Amino acid sequence: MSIAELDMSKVYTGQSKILVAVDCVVFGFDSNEIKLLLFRRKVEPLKGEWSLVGSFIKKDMSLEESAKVVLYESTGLQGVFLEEFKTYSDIGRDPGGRVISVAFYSLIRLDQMNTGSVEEYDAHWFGLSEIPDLILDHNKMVQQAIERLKIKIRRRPVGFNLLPEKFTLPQIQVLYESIYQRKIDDRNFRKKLLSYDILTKTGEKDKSSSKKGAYYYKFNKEKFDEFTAKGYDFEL
Amino acid sequence: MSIAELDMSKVYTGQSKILVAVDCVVFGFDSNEIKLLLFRRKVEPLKGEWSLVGSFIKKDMSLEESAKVVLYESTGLQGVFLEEFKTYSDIGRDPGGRVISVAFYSLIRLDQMNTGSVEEYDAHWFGLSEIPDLILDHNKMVQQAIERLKIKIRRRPVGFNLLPEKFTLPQIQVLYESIYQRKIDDRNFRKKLLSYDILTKTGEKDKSSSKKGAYYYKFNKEKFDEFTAKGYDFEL
DNA sequence: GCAAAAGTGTTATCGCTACACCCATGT
DNA sequence: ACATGGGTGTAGCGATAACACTTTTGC
Repeated sequence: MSIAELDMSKVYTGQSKILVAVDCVVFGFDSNEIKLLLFRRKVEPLKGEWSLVGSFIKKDMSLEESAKVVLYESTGLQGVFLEEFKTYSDIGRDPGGRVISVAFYSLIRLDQMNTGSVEEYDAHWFGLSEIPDLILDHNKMVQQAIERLKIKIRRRPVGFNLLPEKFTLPQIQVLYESIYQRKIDDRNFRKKLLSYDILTKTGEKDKSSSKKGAYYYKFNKEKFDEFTAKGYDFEL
Repeated sequence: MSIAELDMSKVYTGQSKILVAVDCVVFGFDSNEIKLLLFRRKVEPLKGEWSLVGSFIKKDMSLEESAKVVLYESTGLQGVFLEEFKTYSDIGRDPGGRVISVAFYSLIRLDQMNTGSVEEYDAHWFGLSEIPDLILDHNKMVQQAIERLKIKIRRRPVGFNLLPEKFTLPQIQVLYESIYQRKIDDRNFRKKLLSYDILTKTGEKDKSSSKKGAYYYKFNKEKFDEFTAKGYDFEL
């Protein structure tokens, strides 16, 4: 039987349909520390508890598109880094019913956000060591997102999604230290990072955190793509 | 309002429910080559076309449990390596209706399977270079599973799930060569692999592929766990 | 002039790569 | 005795890790 001959409205009848949601672990970096955006849940059950941002999937959107909508509605940002990392589907994970959730993590630039306004919407940025109890299995999602980010940032240049367009070497080092939760030798870090030749030095200096000032650099995507095209692996 | 006061049967009404499926990319290794298990689809639409194994998710099971059932029903095996790698949720990816699929990959020991019987169920093992056109987005799933496997096997000891309990060093080298699709220097490979001290040499030899015979080894999970506990990274 | 952060080089060690021959055995 | 695959060692090179002092400038 060909596809044309089938009545498509009937082929999968009898299968049970399920509620599907997306949840986003949103990371930001405030020049000192990597942080996580959490919200007070607005719907029952568990209204008022701390939670990741999420929503049920839209009927006419893919999971990734739904996640982008969630991000836009909660941060006002578009075109940000977003990657799926795991589904959560245990029976009974949600007391409100059988819901499968697909979890994403996102990396955003805090300098693009009107950070004050976040607080008005019952949201708050938390350092990784001060994350409160979250609803459902959201604490597990957060832990697994952090693990994923550590692995990812070591070999792929996703860290630049957390930094402003222009950043200093001390800034990016603090970012890595904050994610790895350990000190890194500054001479070795700079040497290795610069050796990949994927940063462009600008003439400007950032004097906001020292008298001497640190040069601003930009991430050079073209150079990075060349670099990976040769089959090399980034590693920091 | 507390959870106890809510009528749980109503809290998420109004949200649209969706069909959710699992698909499994099943890898096996036949001492020469890594292979993929494919089936001729048994249901409309696209009945008779080559396809991954899969099914709709069971009402009372998590995705992973559903995938285990799929694997058991198609291979007769239980307790095998199984890992989720990506969801596929494009609108219109399935002409039969709106279906989200969560894709898993699995690694199995061909010596555990009654390999002949597979053919009787309209199934076949394909080498990676001879994969036919598959239904829906299954070719994409396969490609992404292969990429994932390459990355995974380099740093985690998942390859042992593809080998018999006792295996020779030439065997495991062929496995890696088959996944990486390139030759590896035997002296360096053995040196590095043995340096991790995660293999136990048995007294026995496999004489099936040479006059001299190659010693059988076993994977030592305890040693490997010690090794990773110290924070070291496996790399092959 | 001093405090505070930015920036810079060298050395020792380790791991990787490349490479070629002997060994054991079945025929 | 020979063909076949199994098994071994080394030297050169490049990458990493450990380590301390000088520079700039606002105060």
